[in-house]
Amino acid sequence: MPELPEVTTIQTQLRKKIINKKIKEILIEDERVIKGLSAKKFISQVKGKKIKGILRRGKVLIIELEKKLFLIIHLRISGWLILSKDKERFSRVIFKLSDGQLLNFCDQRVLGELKLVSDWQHLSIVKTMGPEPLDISKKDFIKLFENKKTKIKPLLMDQKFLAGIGNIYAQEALFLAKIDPRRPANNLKKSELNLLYEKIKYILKKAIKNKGSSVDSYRDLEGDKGGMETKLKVYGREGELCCICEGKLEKITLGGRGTCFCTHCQK
DNA sequence: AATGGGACCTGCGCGC
DNA sequence: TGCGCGCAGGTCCCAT
Repeated sequence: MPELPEVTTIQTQLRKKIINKKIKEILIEDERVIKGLSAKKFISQVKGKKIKGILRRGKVLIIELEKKLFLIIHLRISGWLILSKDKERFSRVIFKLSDGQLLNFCDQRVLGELKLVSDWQHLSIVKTMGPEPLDISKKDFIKLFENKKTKIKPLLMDQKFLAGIGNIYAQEALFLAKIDPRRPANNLKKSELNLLYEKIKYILKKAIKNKGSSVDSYRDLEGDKGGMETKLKVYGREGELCCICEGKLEKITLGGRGTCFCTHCQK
């Protein structure tokens, strides 16, 4: 699923390819992805605007247009963006750029969303969002866990707690830190929190370097698969052997989400 | 405060 | 081969 590393990959590629281009035309194949205003109004507001910048907060991608207008993109589960010459298989909205290229907003399951706002920092999803895991200091990170009785894995995925971590990297970070995903957060030792802090940073950076994980249908801006999914140690590997102890990896449900881990290594 | 479930949505993989 | 069912998951919303 698109989590922080996948959204960052798209952000970096968009910066190189679409800044200062103009959006000449918009084709809406499926109106359901446009939220908060009609397709007609969406088109009239975006048409002719120049792309000034590409921002990211958590899993939210923000495209800065001229005249204080921001195009907010949330990929949710199965959304992705592809820059190409032709329409893509799951294109829901297509932006025709001034250089002739098409920026396709694709989304197999139609749960992603596009919005227009004049001030992205006032979006409720942004206002309630926790700190960025790659920016927070170790001291502040450890503070976050005080009085949190929730199970550690659903907590890491809570966007109000920490921004940008989803089901893949929560599982991977906990495996690397050797922490059982069911542990109550406030019962982790300081040394375990230290290690978790390091492993979260490590796994997110590694995933960014590899252009994300292509589980499900995620593709980067060029339509290429990420390179990270083969490097995942536990996600989606239930029944396989743990790469460290060679025990069988187990799958449980936590907070309604599938969770794979090693009962022997993760304590 | 924390947890659980449903809704949104479609394609895929499985069992028969 | 083909059908139908259930699962996958990010976020929001409601109920307990």
